[in-house]
Amino acid sequence: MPKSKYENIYRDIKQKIESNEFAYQELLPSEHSLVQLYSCSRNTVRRALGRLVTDGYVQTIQGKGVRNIYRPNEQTAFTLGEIESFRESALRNGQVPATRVVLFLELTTDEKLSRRTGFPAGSQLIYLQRLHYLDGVPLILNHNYFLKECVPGLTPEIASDSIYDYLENSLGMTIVNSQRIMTVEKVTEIDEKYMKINVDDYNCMAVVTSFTYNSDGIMFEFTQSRHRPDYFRFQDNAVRRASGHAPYSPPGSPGISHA
Amino acid sequence: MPKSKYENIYRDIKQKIESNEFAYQELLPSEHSLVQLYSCSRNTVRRALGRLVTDGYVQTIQGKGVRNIYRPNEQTAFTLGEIESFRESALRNGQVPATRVVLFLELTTDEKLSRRTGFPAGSQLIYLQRLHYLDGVPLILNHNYFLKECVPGLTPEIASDSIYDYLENSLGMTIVNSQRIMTVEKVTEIDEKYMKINVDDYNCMAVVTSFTYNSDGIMFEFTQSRHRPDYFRFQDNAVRRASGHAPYSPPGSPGISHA
DNA sequence: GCCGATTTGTCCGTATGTATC
DNA sequence: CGATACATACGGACAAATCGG
Repeated sequence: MPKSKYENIYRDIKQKIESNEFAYQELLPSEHSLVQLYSCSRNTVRRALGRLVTDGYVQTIQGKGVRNIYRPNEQTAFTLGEIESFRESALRNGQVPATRVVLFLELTTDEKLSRRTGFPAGSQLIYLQRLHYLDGVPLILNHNYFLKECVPGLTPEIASDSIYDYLENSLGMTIVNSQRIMTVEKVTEIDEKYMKINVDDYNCMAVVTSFTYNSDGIMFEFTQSRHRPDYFRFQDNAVRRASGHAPYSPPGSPGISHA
Repeated sequence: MPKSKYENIYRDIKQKIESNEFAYQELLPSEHSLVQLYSCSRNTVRRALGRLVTDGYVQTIQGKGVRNIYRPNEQTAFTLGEIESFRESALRNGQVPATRVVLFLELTTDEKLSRRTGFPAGSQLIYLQRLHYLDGVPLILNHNYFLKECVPGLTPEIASDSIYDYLENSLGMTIVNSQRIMTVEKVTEIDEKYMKINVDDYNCMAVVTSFTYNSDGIMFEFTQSRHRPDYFRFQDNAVRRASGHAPYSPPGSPGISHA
């Protein structure tokens, strides 16, 4: 599968940056040069560069050029750049991911659950609790609510493997986007039980709440992921839009930090 | 200042969506119609729509159209859509933001600080501690480290107002991007002292660590923002890229949640 | 199932504006 | 000032997905 042209260029430049083909702070070849290198139009090069900007790999400065600001992991305590999943992180570090389904049941949305999840009251759901391990240590407890009509044939066996692979590859669903909210909440008894949290140590969890949509525009999933705080990390790159009350949040976000 | 054409279109459509000119789940006018409506090229319309996609306002589905998936605040417990800063949130709710500078000093980067911040050892810094209030309640304690040569003339008075306004409007600096990492950490004595945290209630803080760059490619700021956990919220919209090992992290991120 | 109309996705070439040096 | 580089905008072409007849 040859992918699209701009995506190939994006990957190629990204790979070159990661393999230190350009020094930190160095300017990349100009767009004009890249057009010749890849035998494509300037638009196509610019799409690729745009992705690298949002990934935090490069900066573009009008009149100057495109600067490499990628730091490899060894040089900082943190993994900068694009969002990295625990799974990717696990594989990179040679760790072993695993999933255990601790609850699997059907239920009907009542008023209270409807307000919390956004599903209409009365809709049929599949409710799962799943525990995710890394190297045998339980790190994340997921509360997944799926719209039943969207996930026919879902079983605990599938859920212990990969639900998304099943939805995309077996059911042919197209997942489009996911709205996520990160908060910090008190440890619950369920957290304590499954993740063996010592409340004297940490009495909070990092919680990611997400609403996920498919290509029919249906919000088919509501999930609350409860992460052990000592292993939780979320990365982001914010690009400053050329002034104006843009959706930019100053560092230390949310933005009051510099207000 | 008339802004760019695509940005005006972006704002206009966004405003129409927010004012319920399109029903939830409804398809927007086709790109062709928008071209005629705004008297512009299709590229320009598509740039505006692209921003709305990353904001989580709409989905685009090839062969079908562009669907409105924006939910106004009243209908969900959460504020969905683009990242909203505490300041914006404060103003929207009629709250009063304020900042107090509790520490302002110069220091030289030693080896330990260099490893933590990424500043070269020996560089001169301005170190600030600033407390941010909302309606008189201290919510965020910021530890700001600025490269001294990049912020000449910075005073505690300026820092209690807005450092970014000073850098951009008085010093003419152009801020380009900021790499951020969110974690959860134990409450420190300083947190307890300034934010009056009751450790029996919460013994953790939400921490946002950020590295901010200007248009010279210089990382001029390192900041650690420590947020009261009960007020912390961070929002995000993740777009699924058409298969391939994309920088997409399934909901409940980091991505192991569905692995 | 096929076909054609509609709609979004990708790509191209060109022109002009603006910032840097 | 001129040369270079990125930013914006236009118009056109074809591919790919969706939907209705």
